[in-house]
Amino acid sequence: MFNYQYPHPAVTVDCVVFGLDDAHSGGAAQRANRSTTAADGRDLTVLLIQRDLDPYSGAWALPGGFVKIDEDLEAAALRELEEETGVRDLYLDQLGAFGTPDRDPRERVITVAYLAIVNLFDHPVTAATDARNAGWFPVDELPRLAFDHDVILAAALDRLRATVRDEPIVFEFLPDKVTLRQVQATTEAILGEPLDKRNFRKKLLATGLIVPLDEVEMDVAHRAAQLHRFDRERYDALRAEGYRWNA
Amino acid sequence: MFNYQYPHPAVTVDCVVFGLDDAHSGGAAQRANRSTTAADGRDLTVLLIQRDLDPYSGAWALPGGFVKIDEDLEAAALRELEEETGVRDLYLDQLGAFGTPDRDPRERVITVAYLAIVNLFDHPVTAATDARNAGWFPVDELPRLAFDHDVILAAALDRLRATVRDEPIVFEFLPDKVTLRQVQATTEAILGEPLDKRNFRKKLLATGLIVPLDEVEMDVAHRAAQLHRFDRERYDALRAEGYRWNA
DNA sequence: ATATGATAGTGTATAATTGACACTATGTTT
DNA sequence: AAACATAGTGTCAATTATACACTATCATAT
Repeated sequence: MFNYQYPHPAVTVDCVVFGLDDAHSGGAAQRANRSTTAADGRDLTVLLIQRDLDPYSGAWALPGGFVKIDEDLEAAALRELEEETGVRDLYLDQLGAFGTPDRDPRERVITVAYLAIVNLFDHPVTAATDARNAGWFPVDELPRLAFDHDVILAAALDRLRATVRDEPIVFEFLPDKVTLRQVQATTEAILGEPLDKRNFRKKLLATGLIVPLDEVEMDVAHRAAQLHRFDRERYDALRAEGYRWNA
Repeated sequence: MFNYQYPHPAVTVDCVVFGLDDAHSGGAAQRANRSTTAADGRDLTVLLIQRDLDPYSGAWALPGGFVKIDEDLEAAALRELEEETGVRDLYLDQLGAFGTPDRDPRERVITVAYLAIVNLFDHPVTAATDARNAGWFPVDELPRLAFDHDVILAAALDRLRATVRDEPIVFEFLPDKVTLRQVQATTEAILGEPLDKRNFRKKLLATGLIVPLDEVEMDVAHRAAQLHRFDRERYDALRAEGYRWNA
């Protein structure tokens, strides 16, 4: 038992984990018929977990949990993510605190939400998540969510769309070696709108931050595309001097 | 006494209140020699309160306090601001949660920070604040701050500078009737850099959102400038259709 | 071998936006 | 009447954004 002179709210972290997933894959997640996006056959998806406890037992929810009393907020988000999904290396950015008094029927709970991005090419999360009744849902085919998680998710999507325009955040979704088509398709999947191929490539290459490699993609049933690498070191250096990405 | 099965952190709100203040004015705030900015004789300032209790007794801190157990976060921020400074109508935007485990030596305290802007032309806060040992400090002449408030303040300043470029947030600092000079000077004070007069005016007027009135400014020792009004209704309408401010 | 399908890769012309730059006008104060 | 302080105004060059369509290459199917 822990006592306080004044009532204290509980504090949790919740993560909106975005990924680029193909047609299906989420463990128990039953999926509606796919409305193919322009996104290279991959959708912008969110990782959800099916609750097995009340309240909202059976409903889908954002992965998250209570912050330990001596734990940093970001550390709590990373821990919960690893516990619930096995995900490790990922992009993590704080979205904000959500604290409407009645958002949890049990007690006052203030949650700090994080926006996370996982690279599903290098780290297939599916295996780890299948165990725990988790699933990837395309952002335009979401199930009903527990608590106020729909509001948090909407805020995360807004933030992701805003961020993709002024930070090279697309690469968080992709492997180290990428084709320009993948970059474009991913950007389109995030924004939900098509982009002009020639203009997109021109602008991307003009930054000098995406460098061609001596390699082409493999195992494709068509002409193989050149592979490129995003020069993060150089970007970080430029950024420190005031350079701003703009896509 | 309030008991919980698991330990709960305390939750507070803290406000970074920005204003546009002239040379001096803060109650007990002793000010260094002014390095005049380009900002029309007014500086971008932050409202701070001198603590009278430990920890950090005597140090300057952001206004803020504990969130009541059934109180919305934003409501708590507004309440604390009114209690401590008498400020009412203001712009308020959540900055994020700050929760490093040892940021408060007493117990685990997670704070939700807000960025606020007060219009010191219409609501002179000075009177109310003088009573409580508060003061306005120019952002480049800050005293040492309690807790991690320096970090929060730096984040707020970053956010303010980013926001001023893509939302018409300058007008939150200003009276309803403004001169173009005031708008420019305020923008410069926020960004901390000078802007080209003709280009600034051209761009501002080109939006069609700042409309000239049949009035000129008064009591100035030089040619009086035309007064203008920011058309917020029209902006909100355009914004809903995808329009983006850009300064 | 040949045809088909799928994506790679490339350039130009026009419009819109940004940025640099300096003088005259009007009112107040001395 | 002179000095001052700020208002108010336009052009040109450079950059950036946009619209737009065809040939090249590779794998696969016939």
